[in-house]
Amino acid sequence: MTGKDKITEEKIFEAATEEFEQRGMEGARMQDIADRAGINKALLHYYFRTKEKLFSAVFDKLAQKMFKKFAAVFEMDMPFEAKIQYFFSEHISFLEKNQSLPLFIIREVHRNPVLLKKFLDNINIENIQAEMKKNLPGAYLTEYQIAHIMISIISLSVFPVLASPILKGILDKQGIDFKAFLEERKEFSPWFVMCAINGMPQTPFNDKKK
Amino acid sequence: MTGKDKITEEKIFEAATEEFEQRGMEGARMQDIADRAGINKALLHYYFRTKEKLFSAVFDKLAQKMFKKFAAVFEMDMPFEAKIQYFFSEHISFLEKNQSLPLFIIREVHRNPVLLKKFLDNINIENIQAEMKKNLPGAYLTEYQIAHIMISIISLSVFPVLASPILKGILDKQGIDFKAFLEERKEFSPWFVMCAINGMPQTPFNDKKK
DNA sequence: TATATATTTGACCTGTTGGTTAAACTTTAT
DNA sequence: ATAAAGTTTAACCAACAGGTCAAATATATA
Repeated sequence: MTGKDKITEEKIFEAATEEFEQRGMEGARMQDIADRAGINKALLHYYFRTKEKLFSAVFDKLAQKMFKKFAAVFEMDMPFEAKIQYFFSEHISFLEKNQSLPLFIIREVHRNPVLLKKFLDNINIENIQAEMKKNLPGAYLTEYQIAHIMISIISLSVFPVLASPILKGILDKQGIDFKAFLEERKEFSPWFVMCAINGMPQTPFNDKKK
Repeated sequence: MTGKDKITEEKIFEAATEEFEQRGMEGARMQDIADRAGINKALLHYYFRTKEKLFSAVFDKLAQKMFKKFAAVFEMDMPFEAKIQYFFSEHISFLEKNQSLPLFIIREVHRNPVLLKKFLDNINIENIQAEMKKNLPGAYLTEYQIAHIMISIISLSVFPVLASPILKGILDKQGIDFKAFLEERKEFSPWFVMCAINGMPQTPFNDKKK
């Protein structure tokens, strides 16, 4: 029966996603995935022949989930500042709900660089970059500078979640709640970025390499 | 003989450091560590009884290595802007030479949160924070804002290396060399931060939570 | 109902990995 | 020289993890 089939396969896929996302390919256990899905290990292998194949399916889905967020926001029709604000607000909310996703992606690509190619095609940088260039207020910017700004934006948004196991500990020492901190970050980050960019026409950063 | 003893132990420790740093606790293989050190697996267990113990020793050393860099720079006697410049220059150089160190720390703390406590004592935040507050030009800043600024600085410096497996791929598409990019980053980041901070007296970021 | 097909399971197999052990070999001290 | 201590090795062990298989169960179809 195809109906029951679908349900089982979905249960497995969900369970595998949780397990892999949290423990990574090397930490994940097929038995644990079976347990989470409430089934037997042999059945797991019946649906996804090998751990590698199951992982691959999960990785594809999660990689797409991660990078879909980036492009979507930047292709919207808004003034630049609003776009930046919207990006941080959306993206940090997204990361709040997927706290181990960034670490998962980076860890797995580090382990097996072949995975990189899988989604490098999916992400259209030229597009985002062009959009960015068009929208940026003020000065003329080199490709390098745009790259730096974009990576800075992503750094500011992703890093706190990536390093959350450590950050939580540090913030705790200062009596700051991590969740509240992330909430504030949605306002702080765009402001930080806009201030920096507005200071740009003075071009204190010289692009020597180009 | 204590001399030979030391040499073997050091060889093992070095080999283990490389292996663990690159592959993590779960990915590392005792046999591979023995191979790297040019010895036999039994000898490995003779010096460090278990994988856990060996890992623990390596983790301690690497965690210290990572966090020593932070404090050192910020305790120097310099004008604030110079300090920021010096920090990025020093820190990015350091990360260039230890590209898998940040991922190692984060990955392992994520896997086993108990490791966090190990070095959370070693890192004196109050001190750095006080130093920061004293040095910051212009406006009055809340604890929250200082925390945000500090974490932003760290994000800008660490993230590009943390995500380097992915960044390399993206930059490659644009014909940008990663090494050159990091070199530029030493100038870009402090400029970015200073621009942002100088825009602060306008306080467009309101600290609601406090 | 009976038969073919798809689904699920318990038991088993095999390779890998961390870890042990007893014996051999070095080095040091008497 | 030789006994004691430290060092190194080859061979082995047990646990675990991924993966298989034949039998059992459920489901659909004639």
